[in-house]
Amino acid sequence: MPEPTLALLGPTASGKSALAVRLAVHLTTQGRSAEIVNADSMLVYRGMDIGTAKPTLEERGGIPHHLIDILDIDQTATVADFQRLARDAITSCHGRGVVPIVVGGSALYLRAILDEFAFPGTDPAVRAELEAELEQLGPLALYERLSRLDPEAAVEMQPMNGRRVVRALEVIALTGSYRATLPEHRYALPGVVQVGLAIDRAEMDARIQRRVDEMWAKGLIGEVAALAERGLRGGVTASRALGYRQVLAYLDGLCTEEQARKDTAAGTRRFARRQLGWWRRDPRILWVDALDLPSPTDLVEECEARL
RNA sequence: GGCCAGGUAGCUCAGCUGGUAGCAGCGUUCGCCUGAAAAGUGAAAGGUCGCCGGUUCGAGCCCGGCCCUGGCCA
Repeated sequence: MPEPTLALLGPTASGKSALAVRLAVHLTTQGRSAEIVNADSMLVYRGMDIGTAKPTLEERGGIPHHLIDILDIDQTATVADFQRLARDAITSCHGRGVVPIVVGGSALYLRAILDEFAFPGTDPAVRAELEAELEQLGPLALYERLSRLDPEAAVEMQPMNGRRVVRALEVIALTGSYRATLPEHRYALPGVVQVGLAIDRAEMDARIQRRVDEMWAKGLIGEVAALAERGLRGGVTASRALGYRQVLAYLDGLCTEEQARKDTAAGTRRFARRQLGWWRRDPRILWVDALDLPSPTDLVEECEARL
């Protein structure tokens, strides 16, 4: 019997965090302790609380949560680092006889953690050089170079997607070639069960709107203003988080507060739809209705049946 | 009641001297995605051009009437 690893996913505001805690508490009362491993790219940042809907200590219900608040806003999280940290946390749980519940909405992160997913290295100098070129020459010029160096990889990519083209050129500089497609859906470790929270679109949109309104009510503007003082604008990743980017634009006088609010809601809706795209083609996910959740007992039973 | 502006894609609008409606923005749908991923990108579907009639070979664009919206004046 392999050590079980439970993963909980679903679009923003579908109720992942709360369900994760309920499951963990349920397992604990059964004498099988569980801990939560965050797989959300933005919860890692200290100080980003309101806009990320970070679960409060109270909401965490005494369950240990890993990989929350591990970076400052001016640091850059990367998938590769996250993969290592999350796998370490999972291994640690297994070693202590604890069930890890991986929960998060960052689809690439989840795949990197759970699936066979190897990242070629990186080289800050090469990267910086390429990014400077992207800035000066534009994506098409770099794409042209990519076409010469690795025609096969190039045809798989979109010429205007500067970010990907840069990374491809970086990897080619380091290893000589680049594979431009995602790997198969194959778990890297045994005993994984993914549970997805499915939610009606209209309800999802309504919840997103409610969540954005709540963020404003709780003082998102103030949180962003304070973080801006501490260098949020310099945080490559943090400054682009939904809500934060829009409020920064407002604070910089680029739009009205109302516009920032609308943009945040719209951006979040778009994000949620993109999340669904990732999971739609993963046939391994066990979907449950977010509006009619099974009891923890039933859910755990269903998951065990899949092991 | 009079004058003015306007009624074109789900929304906001563009439309050259009348000649098959716009690679428009947003939204929607679908796809891609390997060290920034709450990021980055590609594609598609949407229109009886307010209604009726007229002029014309041909009208979103011209003429007449009507309906609706906003503003100004009484």
